[in-house]
Amino acid sequence: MDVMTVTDGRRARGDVSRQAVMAIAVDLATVSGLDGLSIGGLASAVSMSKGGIAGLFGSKEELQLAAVTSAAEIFQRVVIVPALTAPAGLPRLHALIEAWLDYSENRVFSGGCFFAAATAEYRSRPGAVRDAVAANLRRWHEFLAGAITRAVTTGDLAEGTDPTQLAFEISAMLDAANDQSLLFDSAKPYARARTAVDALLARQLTARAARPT
Amino acid sequence: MDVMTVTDGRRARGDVSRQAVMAIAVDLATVSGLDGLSIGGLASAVSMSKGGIAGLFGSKEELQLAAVTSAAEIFQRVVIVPALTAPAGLPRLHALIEAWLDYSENRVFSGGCFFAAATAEYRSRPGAVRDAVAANLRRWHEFLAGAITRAVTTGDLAEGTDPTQLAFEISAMLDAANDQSLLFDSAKPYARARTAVDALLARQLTARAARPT
DNA sequence: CATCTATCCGTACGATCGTTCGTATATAAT
DNA sequence: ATTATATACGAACGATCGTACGGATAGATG
Repeated sequence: MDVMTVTDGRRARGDVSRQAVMAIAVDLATVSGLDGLSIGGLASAVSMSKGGIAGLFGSKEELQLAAVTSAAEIFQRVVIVPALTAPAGLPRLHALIEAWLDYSENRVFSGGCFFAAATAEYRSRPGAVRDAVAANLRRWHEFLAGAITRAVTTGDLAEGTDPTQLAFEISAMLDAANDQSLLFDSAKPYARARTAVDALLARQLTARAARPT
Repeated sequence: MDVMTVTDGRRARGDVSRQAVMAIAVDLATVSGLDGLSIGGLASAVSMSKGGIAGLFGSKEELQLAAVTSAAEIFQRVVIVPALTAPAGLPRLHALIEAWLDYSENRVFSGGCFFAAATAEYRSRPGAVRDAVAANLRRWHEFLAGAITRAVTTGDLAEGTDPTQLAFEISAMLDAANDQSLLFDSAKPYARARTAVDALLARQLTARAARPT
């Protein structure tokens, strides 16, 4: 079933190509921007013809949207999935934050977090790309807030905790670390973000949760 | 003295033109980016010829650098100077934060904070523009940390306060508010940032400073 | 007066942009 | 075997990019 693409050699070949192109395109986009990402430049970067790439994606906007989707998949694989191995509650919240910081610091993308770059580029411009970026960002914020809510129900964080507010504050620290580490070419912002997040969480800790690690 | 431009009608005319162009260019750059800012587009936006603008600034990079300088002047006038009317210490720190949030929320630039946009665009690309943006950002962070240090010496904030760390945390909240309010077209992030900053400062408040508003 | 300089305009250049088209090739479907 | 579909290529298109040049005008300088 799936999409019935079980055995179509043509589409299979195309999917391999699209994936290969995307691996380069997504990384390039974090440096030169999704708009600065040109079909011609991308073509020479992957040793293909301009027309080949144009036909593979249809239009530049579809290429950009494909890049957003591809980045979301990578984010899911590198940040979300690994963090889910930690037990629900504070440990998982911690794992999520640490996975994000590693994702940024290890330069999974040359230009740091893909969505931080894409957000800054499209937040003031209407269009399908902006909508796609915003939807992914919102999903991330909601996931983070969900992890916080879970940490409250497990009794790790205090009852009065506002998940949305705390999620805002944590992601603010993560984004700031990403921003400044790139701009100043320094690892210190990550240390500052970790310090800040620890303080934020310490403020909401239950007596029970304050004991272990 | 100054630059000896006291009475040169030619340069005076040029300065007026440059200033008029910059008023549009800086705002445009916060939306389309400093790189997306084209000489041709800027020319038609200010009803001038392409060659006129090119000659007025020399090259595109010099135009971008002029935009950074112009934005820094506006930032100084809109954020720094007004905040300096407040008495040194916690009141001035509060005024500084509030001035920044107003500067962002009132859309002094259509695309929000100029330096937030420019930072995201150039943080991964070497060059003179990146250096200029980084220098201004660093100056802002140091100024903010200086205001915090002052609030410690006045006895408003606790002795143990780390000015650099607190400045990192505060500016993270400001940037996050700017980012999200633009992306989600909402004023809520500003409220969240104010709540977050209040909590950050409350953590460092002296008993003496906790009394007055 | 003449000479130099600083705006501005109009035009043109080469490069690159996104897109379209014709063609070749391989696979699927009938 | 015939027809249809999906990659890929190469070439060409109109548009726009940054830059350069010549000329016109206004002001500064000798």
